[in-house]
Amino acid sequence: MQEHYTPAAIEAAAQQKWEKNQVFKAIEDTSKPKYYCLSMFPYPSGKLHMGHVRNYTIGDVLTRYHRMQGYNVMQPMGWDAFGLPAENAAIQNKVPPAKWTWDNIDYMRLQLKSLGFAIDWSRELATCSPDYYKWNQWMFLRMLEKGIAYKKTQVVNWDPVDQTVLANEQVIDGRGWRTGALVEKREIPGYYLAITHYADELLGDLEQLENWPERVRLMQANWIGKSTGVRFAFPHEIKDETGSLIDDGKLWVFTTRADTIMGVTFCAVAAEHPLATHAAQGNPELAAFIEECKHGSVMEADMATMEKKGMPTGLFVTHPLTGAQVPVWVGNYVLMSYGDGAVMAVPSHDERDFAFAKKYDLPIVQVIDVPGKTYSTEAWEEWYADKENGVCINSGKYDGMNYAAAIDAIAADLAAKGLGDKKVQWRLRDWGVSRQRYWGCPIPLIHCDCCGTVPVPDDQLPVKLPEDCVPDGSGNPLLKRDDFLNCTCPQCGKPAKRETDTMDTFVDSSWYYARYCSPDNHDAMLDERANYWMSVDQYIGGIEHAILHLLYSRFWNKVMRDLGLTKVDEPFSRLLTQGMVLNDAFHQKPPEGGKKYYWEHEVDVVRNEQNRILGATLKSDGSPLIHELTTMSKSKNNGVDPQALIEQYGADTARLFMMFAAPPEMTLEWSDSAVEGSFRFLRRLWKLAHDHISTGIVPAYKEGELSAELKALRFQLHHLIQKVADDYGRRQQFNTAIAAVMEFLNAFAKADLTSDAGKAVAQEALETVALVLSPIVPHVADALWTHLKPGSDLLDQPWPKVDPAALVQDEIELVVQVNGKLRGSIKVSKDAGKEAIEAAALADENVQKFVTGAPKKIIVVPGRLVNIVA
RNA sequence: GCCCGGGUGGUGAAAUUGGUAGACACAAGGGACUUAAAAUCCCUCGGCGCAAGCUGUACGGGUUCGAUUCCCGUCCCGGGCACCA
Repeated sequence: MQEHYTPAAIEAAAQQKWEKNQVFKAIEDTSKPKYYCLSMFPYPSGKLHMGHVRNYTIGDVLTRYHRMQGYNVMQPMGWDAFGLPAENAAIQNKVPPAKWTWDNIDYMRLQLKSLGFAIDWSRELATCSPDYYKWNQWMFLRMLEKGIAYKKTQVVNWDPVDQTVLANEQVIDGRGWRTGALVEKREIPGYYLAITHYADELLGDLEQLENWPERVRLMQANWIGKSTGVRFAFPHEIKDETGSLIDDGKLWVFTTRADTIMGVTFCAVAAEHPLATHAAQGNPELAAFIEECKHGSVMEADMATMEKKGMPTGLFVTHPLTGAQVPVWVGNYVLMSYGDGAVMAVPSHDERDFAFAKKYDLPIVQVIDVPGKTYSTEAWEEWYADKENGVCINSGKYDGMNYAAAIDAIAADLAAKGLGDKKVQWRLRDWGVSRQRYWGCPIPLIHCDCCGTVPVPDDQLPVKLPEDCVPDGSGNPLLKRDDFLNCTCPQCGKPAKRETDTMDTFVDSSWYYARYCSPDNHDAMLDERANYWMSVDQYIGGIEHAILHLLYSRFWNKVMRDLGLTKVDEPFSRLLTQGMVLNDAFHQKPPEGGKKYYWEHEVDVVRNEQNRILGATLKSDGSPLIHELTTMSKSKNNGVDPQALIEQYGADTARLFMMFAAPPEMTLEWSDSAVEGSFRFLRRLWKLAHDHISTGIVPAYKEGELSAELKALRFQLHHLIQKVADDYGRRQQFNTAIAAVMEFLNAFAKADLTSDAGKAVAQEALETVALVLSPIVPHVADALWTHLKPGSDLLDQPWPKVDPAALVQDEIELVVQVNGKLRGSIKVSKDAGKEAIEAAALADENVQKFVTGAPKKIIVVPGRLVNIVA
């Protein structure tokens, strides 16, 4: 064994051995419990960043730990390979997205391999491969047959200069990222998946996901947003130009506050609502306002923060209970895609309606009273929206009723008139999957002049995406590809055109976890092997996926289940949501639109005493920059590539450092200032092992008399095994496991281990440390093991066993408080009774200084402390 | 704006079920070894105080024998908001 720790050589040797022996290849084996550990697959953006290292190290620690615990483990890897960045790269470098993507995959695969993850690479998949996306298409057709996939109009961001649809990310301050042109909303046809059919189940099954973080379940439940309310209509006599009643003479709205119905003073409809369209005819001012509403962002965040504006239509509808005439306004904050595209407005008890009424001088009528509070129309007060304590006033026959009673009575009255009823409404909307983009999975449809839209027959799948296109930012290049576009209609055989829309990339990632089980099956999407491996026992990924990706995957899995493709109701049994790895990012907004990001080395930064960034300027010309602290990503030029770290210190140090920096779920601001310490720890471990081994290895301690010092060391060692197992398995918190090993090694280094018994304990300790640390630093652990136990392989070893005899303790230490303040500590026999403990505590010299007279009360917390209330 | 997290020394953090605040590290300072440097080892290290002790977990309140932990309010930072992935 060499004296010095040389990570490069050690890591190369271990990785070659693992590769040669195919040790991480997963084979179905019913004799063992299985453990399917999956980390979210990366987008192949070019290089790994520290967020990836964190994610995949967590997965690897859990995989290796469970392998040692006797599980048949599988940890696969693949590539979320379709998406916008490849098109952006194509625009910039004129390289086809396919080539760019495959090159990135090759490089990032090498990087992942250099980190030594226990991955079964034989299962690797890439979503841009026709072998994979064929099954996206196949599933889409099945969903079409079942009515889950359907067509309707969708609202998109339209760049009028580039004549192209923009992603939300490409709209900056309401302008196109390349052209700087004001973005318009445009309605175009698209395909949707009816995730709302599963809303009830998606919500209900959250309850069975008890090994998911509570925050994720909460976010999903809020997103699905089940609310019970009343859907009712304001009747009217408004007719269109053909003389027929618009919407059969009913303006439908939904409300969760039907108890405030007597306070309605106006209604607001979306700009696209038929009543708005009708009113705009012959009212140029209103037409202009509606046109203005149709511009601007489609994003919810923008909708919620923009200035609420409205304009009266001059139309009136009838209040269904009072018969009063209620004016109809167009509101820019009312969305046609939510519910019925119209809302009742009760300015007295809804904050947004209140602000709107004040702005446009509309009447405000109080209809809810909370005893002891005084209502005023001057300023909004939180309690105006109180559901708990209010009762109806100014509401005729409903006066005095509370929230629930009023809603029951009002819903019943509306139902009796045929004008409404209670209704459950969901916030969740169906999933629009059409993208007017090239680098994605083609939607397998054909448009025929005779037969209409015709599905591509199964035996003609996959519809392959041509891989040599180079997008230029002005629309989908497929539209110019006659070889792709032209086809024959499967029904009538006449010339027809292919659909050029591709699928949302969330489709790709909604089922990859299942495909890893049968990646080589060309005849079926999934097979029996999926029934062996599914569900995923442990899923690990960034908290940014808490809602969309995880919800879509849950939905897709349920559809697969209903098609008989899988048996599980939920795809991911246990979920660990990794905190984001943040880094500073600097950008400017150039006049031509968009955002331009700069690398930190291109920037001069001004910091305050707390090291917080106050401002930044560009080195080249001194112009000011906008600073953000945000997740590492290629597009923001703030990703830190682990390569330099690996080259300087080795993969084990990179892995150890990432795990030691913070617990997995916590957001982490990137800093490499403590990397050196992680490296030093491994070097120290190596040196301690070397010193022991150079005096000759011996059998590990089993039994026999030990000195008090060795006994104490063994107590700590076996406590460590328990502690680390608990941290890996139950708590999934690795920084504290590492700290415990460091603590043990500090004690180990101080102990006198020169006796025969000492050498045996040292052997036991070093073997144990190599084992418990191996999930985090597998290469150095493997090498140490080889020297400690020549001829055996660490990967064949089970998790070390705790020796109960080592954990026996006769005396325990208790802390003594007086009035909650620490005043001393006492040592008592481990089975001392309450009286004995109280007496010992009161006998303590320092404690006596603070206790004058008889104590009022003594609290004894077994095994922990005594608190004397004086 | 809405939903979900987070805020503890100079820094990353620990305190697992309401029970010793700051484990384990990084940085810094001091010392040993060395011709010197690197490496290594030892000591100090929240604030105030000579000490006893007092005080301290973003801020303001509350519950409790006891609160970093639970409750209410405020501020700041991050994630998500349906076409970034």
